[in-house]
Amino acid sequence: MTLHSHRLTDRDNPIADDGDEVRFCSACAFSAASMRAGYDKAALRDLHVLVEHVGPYRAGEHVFRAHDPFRAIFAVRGGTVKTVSVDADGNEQVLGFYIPGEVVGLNAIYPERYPCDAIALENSYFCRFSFPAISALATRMPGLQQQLFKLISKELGMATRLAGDHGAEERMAAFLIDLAERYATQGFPVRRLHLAMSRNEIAAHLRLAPETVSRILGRFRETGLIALDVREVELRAPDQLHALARNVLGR
Amino acid sequence: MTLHSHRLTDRDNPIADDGDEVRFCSACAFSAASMRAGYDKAALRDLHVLVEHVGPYRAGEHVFRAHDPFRAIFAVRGGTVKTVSVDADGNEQVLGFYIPGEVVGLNAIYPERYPCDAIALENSYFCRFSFPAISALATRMPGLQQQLFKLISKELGMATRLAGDHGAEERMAAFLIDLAERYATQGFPVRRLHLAMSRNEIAAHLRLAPETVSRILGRFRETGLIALDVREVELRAPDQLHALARNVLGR
DNA sequence: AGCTTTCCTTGATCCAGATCAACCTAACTG
DNA sequence: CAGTTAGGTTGATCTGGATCAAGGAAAGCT
Repeated sequence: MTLHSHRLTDRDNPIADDGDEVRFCSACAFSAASMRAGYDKAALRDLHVLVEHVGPYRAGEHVFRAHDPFRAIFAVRGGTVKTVSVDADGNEQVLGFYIPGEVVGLNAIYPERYPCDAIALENSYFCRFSFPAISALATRMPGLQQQLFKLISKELGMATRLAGDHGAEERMAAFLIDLAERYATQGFPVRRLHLAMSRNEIAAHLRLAPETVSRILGRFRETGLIALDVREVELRAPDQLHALARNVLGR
Repeated sequence: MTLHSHRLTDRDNPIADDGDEVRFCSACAFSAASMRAGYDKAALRDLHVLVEHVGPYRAGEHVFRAHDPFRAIFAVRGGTVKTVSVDADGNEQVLGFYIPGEVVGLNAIYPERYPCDAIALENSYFCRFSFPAISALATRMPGLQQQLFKLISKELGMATRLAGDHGAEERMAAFLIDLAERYATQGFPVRRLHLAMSRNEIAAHLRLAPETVSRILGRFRETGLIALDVREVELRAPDQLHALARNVLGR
């Protein structure tokens, strides 16, 4: 196995340590939207005034907890978070994994409480946006409003795909492709990815047993679809993976 | 079997034939929000000018189709719709069922195309809202913006519950309880419900085989949880059903 | 009315993936 | 650095729900 990719560290990370105040959140979903919509510096400043940098959270620390009153959404600036819902019997369901540039907490708008825990998988940093404040601002910035709609709707699409009926291999392939593509949009290499989450967590996300996750990854490795060194993955045959994931991803 | 409930017809339906222009959409998610927020008649008029009544659609007719460009969302005024996504192999997944007062099409915001078909299950009527128009209006009506956020977020919650890992009985119980509660908020009897959808459609929603749906309903009947006459259901032991559904619904 | 079709139910068998079990590996601890 | 623990892999067995198969009701059509 030739795969000894040194994983991307905070040092390499194109997002985590951008110290410039104005460009600080350039990777963040909101400023990107604002820029696209052609807002002036003043509008951007409103956003920046509103934002609150939080972190670092260490691996295992809660960003928010289920049943906490909903006050803010969090844009991941660096690191990785999972959202988890634990039912009465203690079964853990991982609702999602969030990487830099993505936004956590949108599922709390309707219930007005967080319906899940958000837990850092590694050292993580966030931009915290008071939700009342950002939605008030959205009233004056149609582009921001639109962006918020899109973010929630996108999340809805993800949840829907996850709800689909599909074989374990299909779901696993879709998981890898989706994650790789999301990293790619954030400027990471397309065919390489580091899994910040354990097999257990992947399993709890895809409603599989951890053994099944392990076996399927093993099979993918043996059939040359991927190279694998525990948590380092290289997509060797993205097209075949895509073909497997086709029915899940809907393209 | 003592269950010969004459089902609610259009005539009985508290929503379908409310002819008064101003109160017309009183059941609809948007005017309700506007009222709550204390908007004046003028704001309500803006909403009413914007709305377009469409229908009837007969059972089996498309309200919109997958891949159509996204232009509008639809509030159900009367009848029932399902949203369905058909994958490359022809497998049908029912994403949701929508009853009067609910809104269809919100999952199209992000992709900017409808990601599914919407098909009437019976004679159905809608209020059609141009999405650009309603979001422009939302800019001037924070309460409406908030309502839109909530609607999408609520939908997200539904999709998430559907994505959960749960036994067939739990999911079936949750389906019945959820549907009954949704009807209840629209002024229908709490313990009675008419299933507008076939066993096949329930199965395609809950990722079960239709045979399993049939068997589980049969079991619920035999254990006295429900009374059942094909599509007429009476919840005989809502508490026990709730207990079964607990882990799915999260309460 | 009969005929057709679609939907629903019930029984028998099968299988994808869960569970149980054993062991391996790497990282953390004192 | 031995000892401990958490995470990962791999094999053997079990099972919930799918699939296959065969009839029964309703509902629409001629």
